[in-house]
Amino acid sequence: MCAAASAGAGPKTARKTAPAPTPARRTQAQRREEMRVRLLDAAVDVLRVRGYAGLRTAEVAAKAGVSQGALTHHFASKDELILAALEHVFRQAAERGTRRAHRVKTADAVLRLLIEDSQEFFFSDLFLIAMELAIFARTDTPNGAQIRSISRTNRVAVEAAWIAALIEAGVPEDLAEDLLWLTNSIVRGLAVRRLWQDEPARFKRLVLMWRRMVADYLRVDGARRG
Amino acid sequence: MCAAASAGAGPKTARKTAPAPTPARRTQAQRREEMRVRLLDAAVDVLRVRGYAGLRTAEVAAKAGVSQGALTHHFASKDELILAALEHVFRQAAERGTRRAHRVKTADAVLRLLIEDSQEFFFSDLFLIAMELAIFARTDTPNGAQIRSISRTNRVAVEAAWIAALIEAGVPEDLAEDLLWLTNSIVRGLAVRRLWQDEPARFKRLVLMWRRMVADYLRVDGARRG
DNA sequence: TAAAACAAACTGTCCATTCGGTTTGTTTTA
DNA sequence: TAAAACAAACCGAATGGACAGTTTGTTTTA
Repeated sequence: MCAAASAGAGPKTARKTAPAPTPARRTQAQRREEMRVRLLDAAVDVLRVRGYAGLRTAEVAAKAGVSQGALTHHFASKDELILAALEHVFRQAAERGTRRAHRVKTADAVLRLLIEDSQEFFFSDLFLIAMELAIFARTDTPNGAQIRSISRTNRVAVEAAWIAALIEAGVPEDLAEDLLWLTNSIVRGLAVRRLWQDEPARFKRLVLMWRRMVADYLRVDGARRG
Repeated sequence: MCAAASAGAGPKTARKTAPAPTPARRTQAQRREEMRVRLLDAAVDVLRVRGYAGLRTAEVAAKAGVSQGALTHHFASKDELILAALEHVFRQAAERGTRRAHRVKTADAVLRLLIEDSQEFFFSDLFLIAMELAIFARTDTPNGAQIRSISRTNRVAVEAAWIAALIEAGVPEDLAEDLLWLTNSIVRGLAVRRLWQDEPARFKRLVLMWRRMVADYLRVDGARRG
């Protein structure tokens, strides 16, 4: 899954005839990697339910089913853990997002699917976590830049994929990027509003209205361009 | 300035002949109120630069130029202080917002001014503070409801004023609310994006694009309705 | 002179990090 | 190939710093 850590790992020890007596035996590299993933998943989970402010390293360790010592062995500080956890989930999300953008084939579907993808991301817990961290990062000069960079880089990759999809679907190049930004902004704006007022029915209606507006706009714009 | 606290305040003590020997002499109610405002302003200031996570009651007291004892005398707990500070700034902002909405006279100006007001709010530090608190409130069950309620109530009042202004400007009633929500969502969404990427030029262009889209939409809609 | 406003030292709690020790896996050597 | 030596993973109790809230004492005002 994560390439970096398994670099100088398995020097092919397949000279034993018996296929490993105890199935629980793992190499150090395996142990290390599995533990890291367990801890990162646990950290993300705690971020989800407690938020960044409420994250306790002890709870992360407990949720992962290990001691606090194990946690600090792998992540020297709380900051390090959180940065790694952020990278962990954002990479997964970005991969899913770009894959989805590339899969779009018909011009008709692209706008609908873009909006769907946008909704899935901005209405997810991941976006809430990213926002909480970004807002915190605003005042935290040492780690702030890294925190922002992780979410930005991964998200920008997804956006690039969608812009390409829009262009391929026939949207004029100079419009594609702006339309993507506006669409994302609307959905992001609605998702944020949810913090104070959650009205799914209204949100659905507004998103539909936006789709109609874009369709109209593209038609008119197309006519203007001939 | 702040109505609530000055309730049973000044019972007209103007029976002395001499016009007060020391000009620094204030009644207890005055002292109390002035101190409260000083502390609240200081708290808001600290929220601005340090964020909620970084707010230390000691720093608030220092910034207000008083001791920690004075602070706790007026606000028994940190939570109480922050709730009061939030109420304090949001009330001011809401009053300014509604005043502005009521001042609009021409149909042409309403959309432009609405967008301007929206930008001023969502691009302000106040919105950042509100967001940080709202996100925190998500996981803080005791105070969460109050925190959300303060910002929601005040903001909804401003929105109501703008909806009225839109209707008065000739926008169909069933459209006014949706347009307000979409407009606010776009601006809110752009403002949030700023946490990762601040591109004023692009933001300006997109807002303009949105204005054109709305104008088109209203024209088409008007034509449909006859 | 009583009560409220203000000051400043103090205390208890919470929590990230440290540290001595144990277990598990890997390499070397006889 | 077995056992010795080493290294990394893992454990959990202890530590120490930061900070909200309290307590006790002083000044101002009615």
